[in-house]
Amino acid sequence: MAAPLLKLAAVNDSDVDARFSPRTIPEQLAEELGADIVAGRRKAGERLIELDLAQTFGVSRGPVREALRILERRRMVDLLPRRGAYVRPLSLKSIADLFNVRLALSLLAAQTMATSPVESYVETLARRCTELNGMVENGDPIAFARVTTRAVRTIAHGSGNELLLELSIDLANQTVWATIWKTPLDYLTQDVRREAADLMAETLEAVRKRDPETAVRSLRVLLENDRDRALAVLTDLRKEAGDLSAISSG
Amino acid sequence: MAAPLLKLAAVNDSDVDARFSPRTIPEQLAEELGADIVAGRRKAGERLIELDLAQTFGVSRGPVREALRILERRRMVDLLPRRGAYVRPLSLKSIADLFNVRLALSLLAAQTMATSPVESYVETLARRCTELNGMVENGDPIAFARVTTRAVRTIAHGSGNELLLELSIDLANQTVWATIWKTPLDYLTQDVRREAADLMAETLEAVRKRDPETAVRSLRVLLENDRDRALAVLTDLRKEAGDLSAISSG
DNA sequence: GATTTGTCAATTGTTGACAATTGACAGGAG
DNA sequence: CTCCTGTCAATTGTCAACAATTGACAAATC
Repeated sequence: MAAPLLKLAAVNDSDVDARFSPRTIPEQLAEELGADIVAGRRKAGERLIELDLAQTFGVSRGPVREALRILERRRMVDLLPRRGAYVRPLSLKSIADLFNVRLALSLLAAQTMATSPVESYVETLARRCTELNGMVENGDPIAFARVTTRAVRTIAHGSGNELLLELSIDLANQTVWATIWKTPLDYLTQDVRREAADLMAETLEAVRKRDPETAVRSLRVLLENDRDRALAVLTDLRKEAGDLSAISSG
Repeated sequence: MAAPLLKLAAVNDSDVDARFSPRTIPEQLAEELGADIVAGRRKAGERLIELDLAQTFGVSRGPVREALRILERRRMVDLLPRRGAYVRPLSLKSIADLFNVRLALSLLAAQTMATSPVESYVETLARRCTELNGMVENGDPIAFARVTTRAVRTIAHGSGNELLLELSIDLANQTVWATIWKTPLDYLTQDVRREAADLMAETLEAVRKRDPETAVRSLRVLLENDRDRALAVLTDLRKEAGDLSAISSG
């Protein structure tokens, strides 16, 4: 785990956090440490000692401290005053909880957007739908999942609710940290993609017609299906390998 | 604004954050500064300079820094890297957004709780309902609002969704910071209290009968009414006084 | 006159040292 | 043997000094 000083972590994947690249040192540290955690190089429940981390990353304890706060905010570490930082154990249940909260927020977004749609976001969503349709036949699952995530984020944007958007992005990132990274997406078969693309199109149509009920209903089916399938995969994975990165039994 | 060092801010109101009393210095600072902000002693958009704050509170910049992160997390300040901290302007719209997000989360909680209720939380909720009923006739609005908040929090507990609970508490605190503090609750007339108590009882009944649909429907009416009434009051207030603490026009 | 460049004070970012607290362990009392 | 108590190393909390960046203002250039 000997880390080269200031790796500048070129995590430019716009699905992770496109608001700004992680240019401050604490954010880079949080990025690194977070990656270590999801990759399983830091085990669930493990204590993180500030001085060790500082030496490992070649900085002093100040930035490390701030990085730990960032990771606390992202729910990846528990921070107990005077008693240290610990890698937060991620149970299957807490991942399910995460999906459910995101679902509720996304539905609120859809409802709001369909109540008073803003043209530019509707257009963007339409583009995403087109992309999705194009990926039904020949797209790879990863790209499809990415675009789906983007479409949902577009809806969050379209709600015009800043808080909702902020929370959605945070929670989507947490989901990435928690699951998608290195999780097989084989369940996104062509049939499943077809269904998802259709449901997203349905949502779009409902938004255009200012029909919040339908928009919510369509998106709900889409997201509930995705949630259930993703959780099923994770459950299976956990059954196979007792230790799966940071995912504990709980 | 000459603050006595370490005022130990005995904010023991369990509605604010009962998880643990603010015993670390950064949290006390965040408490103080937050109070200053909602009271209008720090104006919206005002820049907060670390050294000034440190001297004002009689500590060094380290704890001030952490306090600012805490307030950033609570959405009370904007933190721009290398460019300082600013009191976040709270527009009426952002307060409305806050209400809507809380509403969505509370409904998810109700749905989940009604799907698989846990006896102890159902009992607690029943107690809250009894309290509310007792306050219809002679209770004061503030106490009534407090108990309502607690009932909703009980539902969040009852969902068994840790993330949901955490977010709910955070956002409820933000609502307190943003609005309730010093906001007249005259709109909680006896009629309104009667209706609210009834709706809460209806929600409780639905939970007992494992009827998520009804639970969600009842709670939705209750919370939407409350939201609309609170926002109306805030709108009026802003009309009267151009500057109302930290609430800007936006 | 408008735009660019250089300088400077103010402020944030970072560091290393010091203080305070914690949890564990050893020793002694019941 | 169990429980309590005092000591101690490990670790977190805090501080004050130093380094780096920013934004503003002035001077120079076109």
